[in-house]
Amino acid sequence: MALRHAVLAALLDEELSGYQLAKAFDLGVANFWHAQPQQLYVELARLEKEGLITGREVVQDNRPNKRLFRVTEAGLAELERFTSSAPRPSFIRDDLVVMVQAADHVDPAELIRQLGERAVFARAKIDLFDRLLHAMRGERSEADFLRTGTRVGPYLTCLRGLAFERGNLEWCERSVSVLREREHRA
Amino acid sequence: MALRHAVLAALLDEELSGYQLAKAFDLGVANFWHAQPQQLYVELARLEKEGLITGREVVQDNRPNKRLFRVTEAGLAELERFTSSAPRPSFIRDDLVVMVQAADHVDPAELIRQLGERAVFARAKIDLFDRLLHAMRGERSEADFLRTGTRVGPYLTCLRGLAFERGNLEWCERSVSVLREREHRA
DNA sequence: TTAACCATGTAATCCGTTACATGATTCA
DNA sequence: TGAATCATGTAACGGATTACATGGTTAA
Repeated sequence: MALRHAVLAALLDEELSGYQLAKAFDLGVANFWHAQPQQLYVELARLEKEGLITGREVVQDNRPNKRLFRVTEAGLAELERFTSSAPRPSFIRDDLVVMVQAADHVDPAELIRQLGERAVFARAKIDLFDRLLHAMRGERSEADFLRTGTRVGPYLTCLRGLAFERGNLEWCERSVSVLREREHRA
Repeated sequence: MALRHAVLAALLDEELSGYQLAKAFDLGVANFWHAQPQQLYVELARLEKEGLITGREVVQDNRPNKRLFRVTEAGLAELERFTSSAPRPSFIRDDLVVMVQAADHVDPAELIRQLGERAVFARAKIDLFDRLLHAMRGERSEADFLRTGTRVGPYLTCLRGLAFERGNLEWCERSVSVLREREHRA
C-alpha cells in the first residue's frame, strides 16, 4: 500500500494523464518514487474505482485522447490518513552496492567500470535536479522560496533526491579511487 | 534476481546460519541490502539446491541445532557473472518522502512529528555504522585501512550506508525547520 | 512467569517487473 | 522509411511482506 499514495501526492498540484505520470515516475523525475507505466495504469484504475481520484476525458486532434486525473476529497482524506500512519523504514537496495560488498573476491576492473557508469548516471541526475529546483524557485533564493513559496513539498523531495545522487556520486568516486590504488599495489 | 547475490556476498567472508543472516539483513546491519527472515530461509534453500552454497549441520547443546552456509566455487562464479552484468538503477522509495511531497496539503504538525521520529532512527543508525567502521579498521586510520586492509568491500558498503543515513538526517532536520518556520507565519 | 532470544520453516497475499498487444502522428 | 512520442491497457511471473506454525533456553 505505497504506490497509491505516491500517485495521490503526484496529482495534488496538477491534473495529469497516465502517460504523463508514467514519464515522471519512470525517469525518476518524480524523485520521491519510481514505478513502471503498466503499474501506474493499473493503480489509476483502482484508485478511480475506489473514488480516490476522478478522471475526465480530453479529446485531442491528431493524437489519441487522454484521461486527466485529479484527487477527490476522499483521496485527500486518504492521504491525510497515510501521513499520520507509521512509514516503514527506508533501506538501500542497490545491485551496485552488493557488487562492492563482494569487492575482495571479484575482478576489480569490472567494479571500477560499473562504478564509473553509475557516476555518469548520477551526474546527469544531479544536473536534472538542479534545473528542476531552479525552475521551481524562479528568481528567488532557496531560503526565501522555502520561507514564502506556495508549494514547498515538491521542492523538499527534490532536495532529497539531489542529496541522494550526490551521495551516490561521491561514494562511486571514492570507491573507484580506493580500488585503483589497491590495483596498483597488487 | 537480486537477493540471491546479496546473500552470496554476505557469506563470502564468514560462514553464517539463516538466523544470523536474518538478523543482519533485518536490522539493516548488512547495510547493502534488506530482507525478512522468511525470505532468507527460502533463498538459502534455493541456493543450496542449485549448488551455489553448501550448508553443514552444527549440533549445539542447550539450543536448537543450526546450519552454517558457505559459498561454493559455483556460487563465486555466479557472483563474478553478476558483477559483470548491468545493475538496475537505484531509486529512492520512501513512504516519508511521499508524505513530504504532500506537505502543502496535509497537517504540518503530523509531518514534523514523523520527520522527528525518522531523525532519531537515523542518528541511531549513524552511531551503529560509526562503531562498525571502527571495529573493521581497528587502530588504523581509514585511509591506511582502505589502502592496505585485507577486506575493503564491507567497509565501502558501510560507508555508503553511513552517508545515506547522514543524508536522511540532514534532510529531516532541514525539512522540520522549514515547516516550523512556515507554521509560525501562517 | 513472561518476555526475549535461538532456530527454522510453510502458505497466502500483495506488489513490481517483464512481456505482450495496439495504433496514430511527428520528426529525421 | 524507420524511430520516437503519444496514449492505454492485459497477462504471466517473480519477488517481498504478512500471517501462521513450532518449540526449547535464558534472563528479568
